[in-house]
Amino acid sequence: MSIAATVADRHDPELSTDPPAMPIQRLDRDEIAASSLVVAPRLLGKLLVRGEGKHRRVARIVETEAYAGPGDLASHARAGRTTRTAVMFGPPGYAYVYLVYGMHHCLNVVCSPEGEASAVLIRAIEPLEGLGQMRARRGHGAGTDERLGAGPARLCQALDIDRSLGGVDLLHDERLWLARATPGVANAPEVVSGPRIGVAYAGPDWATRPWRFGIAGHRSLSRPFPTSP
DNA sequence: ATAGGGATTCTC
DNA sequence: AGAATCCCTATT
Repeated sequence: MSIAATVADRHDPELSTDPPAMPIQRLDRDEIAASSLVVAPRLLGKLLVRGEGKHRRVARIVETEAYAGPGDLASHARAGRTTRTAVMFGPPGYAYVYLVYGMHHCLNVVCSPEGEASAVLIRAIEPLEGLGQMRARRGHGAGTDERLGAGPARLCQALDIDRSLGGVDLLHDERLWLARATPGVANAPEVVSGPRIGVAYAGPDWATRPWRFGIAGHRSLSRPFPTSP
């Protein structure tokens, strides 16, 4: 790297604290094609990547939730196939992005074979690369770096994800995609589970199922998991 | 056409 | 604890 580039980077607030780009590799579709209950824990430790090249942002997925199909009363698919949820009924590996409370976006990975409408909500990420951009997008009151993606809407804001990215192929698109670090890193993370968040409207049967998954004790979780007595 | 409500987050 | 805020879905 030239001295000029180093100086330029140091004075660019969106690049100043970034480590060198890490080697990563796209996930395969067959890793996503299983049921959401299998894919949700499987995605923990995998990478979510926004864009390519110099302004690429990379984060580790640390918390997910599984949503089943039309029978799951907590799922948006409970109303059957509609314009909004059509992508969930399609093939696995595509992004389902929706707007909640009129102001927040949330990202799902569609899984299961075509027709099953199951999906995994990405609930929290650990920022790894592109921290400056994430901070800039989150704005003031964003808190510490490890909290930049600690929540399903926070991570969408940090990564500039909105409905314009709904329907992208997360295994081939350049704007938003799933990956793993290479060479394969450490051991599989220790996974904890608990009830899904914010789905009381679905009734106790569906709301209490432990379909929320996280990396145990991780600092970027959206909130702690209930401790088992 | 209209009403009811939400897979959240921030601030008081 | 309460607001913000727009789109979806169901109902009239």
